[in-house]
Amino acid sequence: MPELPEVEVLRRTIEANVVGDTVEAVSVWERRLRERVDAATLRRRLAGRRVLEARRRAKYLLLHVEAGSTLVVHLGMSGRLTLAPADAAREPHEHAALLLASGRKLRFRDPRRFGALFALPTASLATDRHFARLGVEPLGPDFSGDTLAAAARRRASSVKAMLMDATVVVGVGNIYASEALHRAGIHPLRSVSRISLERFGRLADTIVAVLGEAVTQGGTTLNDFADALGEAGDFQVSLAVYDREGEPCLRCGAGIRRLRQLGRSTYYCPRCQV
DNA sequence: CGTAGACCCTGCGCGC
DNA sequence: TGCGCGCAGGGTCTAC
Repeated sequence: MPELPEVEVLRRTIEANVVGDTVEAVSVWERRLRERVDAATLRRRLAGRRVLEARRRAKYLLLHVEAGSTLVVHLGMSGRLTLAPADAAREPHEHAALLLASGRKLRFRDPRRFGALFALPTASLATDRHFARLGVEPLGPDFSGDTLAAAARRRASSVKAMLMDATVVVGVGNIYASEALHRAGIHPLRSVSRISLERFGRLADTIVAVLGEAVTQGGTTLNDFADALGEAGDFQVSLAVYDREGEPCLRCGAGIRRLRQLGRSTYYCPRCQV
């Protein structure tokens, strides 16, 4: 479900609605997520502590709490993190919840269980194995065409595969990779060794623009994405190619095509992407 | 080393 | 209507 924009939208609603509240208790009903949930560590690091800030790294949501601990949430493909009254009945696939002093709970639901939920010392975030090898934040100050060009020198893959490689640039998933390449007019199968520095510059600018617009529009809700208050996003109506196989390209009218890369669908316009 | 593919899991929409 | 198939926003591990 979530790529960078969706996690960022979630982060903002968590920041506005949860920061300042205190975690009273942690409930865990299903430990079998992408990694086994360690309920004892979650309780030890979170219970009784106030939430200080909500941050994001790549597609991970980070809730810093008092006394130097951080809750890490990853939504995988189908995860949701939403607020509800503390006494609300457990929903299907609600695997865990944080009980808050305000009388609400922050519930974690994830039907496919590709998500992750763990807590660790805030000071060890940078060296933790989940984060140590992550690449550049595309909406941060260090991202540019040079980032992509430098990575391209070390590899011989297609440009779409490189955009989705989190050791190069984080947060760009299957939807936004297709969208950015379409807007930049670059064919998804093009080898990164045959893209000029100028073209990488335009591609980087396009990635920043697409992700930024998606954040502004509340993210993309294809099926089930929602922010912490349950609000759906609006960017799906702005998608130019994703999930539009056979429909006309909004720029040139040619039929949008789909192909398979790395086991994922890629959507592109065969006429205006070269 | 870099890369492509398999795999984890549940639910949904489609064609028959 | 019911059933089987393919597909789904991610990340990690393995075999080359």
